[in-house]
Amino acid sequence: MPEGHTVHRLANRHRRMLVGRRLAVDSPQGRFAEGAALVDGQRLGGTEAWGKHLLHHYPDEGDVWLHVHLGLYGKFRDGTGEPPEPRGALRLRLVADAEPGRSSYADPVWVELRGPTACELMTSPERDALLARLGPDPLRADADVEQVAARVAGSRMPIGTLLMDQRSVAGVGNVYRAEVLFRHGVHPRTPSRDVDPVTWKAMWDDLVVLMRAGVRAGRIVTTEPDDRSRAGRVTRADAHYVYRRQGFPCRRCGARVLADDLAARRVFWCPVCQPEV
DNA sequence: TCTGCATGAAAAA
DNA sequence: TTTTCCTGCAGAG
Repeated sequence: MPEGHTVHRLANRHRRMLVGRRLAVDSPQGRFAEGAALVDGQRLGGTEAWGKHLLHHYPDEGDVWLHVHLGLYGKFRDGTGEPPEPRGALRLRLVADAEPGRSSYADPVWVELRGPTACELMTSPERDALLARLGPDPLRADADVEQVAARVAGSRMPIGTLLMDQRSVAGVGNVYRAEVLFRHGVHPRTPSRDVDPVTWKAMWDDLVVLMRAGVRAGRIVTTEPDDRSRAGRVTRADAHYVYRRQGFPCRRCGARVLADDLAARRVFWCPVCQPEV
């Protein structure tokens, strides 16, 4: 599920697997052939995530960044040992040779990318410009909390739209949006500036907690144990309060969960727990 | 096995 | 506002 937590998890994973190693880079599908040839054979210097954007840094020859945005369909796959034969539309493949001295991932490692919205090379100024367009990311320690709060306080945009607007908050997608609004009793159509600043602060802090948990678990779980139908492992059906639960009873009050389109995206809420103001 | 929908966002119209 | 990227899953049958 590519919301911000997925991308941060990938940045961490790629860091452990690949950083410091010289990579064979190619594009079996051909759509990234030119870019792949440019960084092929270079050492990967670092990885970074901001919101839903993933960056790989190749600092040695020309200071180049690989920028990946998964979009709706994009998917990474990786493994150790000999890389599998390319199958289907494989946009990007990274392969590092075995390194016997290494403490982790000493075997050959490979990473595959298919179906991304963006897979391109950037210069450092282009990378800076990209990040400058994005709002603070709850998953980044350097997130400017005041900047988002000011934006919320000054905007007439529905809070449900602002939460998904990557210029305002980076990394929140449709699931975290619906769930954080539910958890704080806020209707998605509430004008942002009408959201109590104290409530907004609590929502932001909650996003930090929920998304960090998402990075650790590799999935989005937003329900509290008391609100789940069964104890023990969290099933798919128990993981959310309102996201994709339209027509089902609210876990807190039993009212039917509603769904509607908001700025061309499906949004879900409980009409009782999240009254329209 | 088939069908429709989905975590996103940019470009086209 | 619609189309595109073109994958994976759940639900229907």
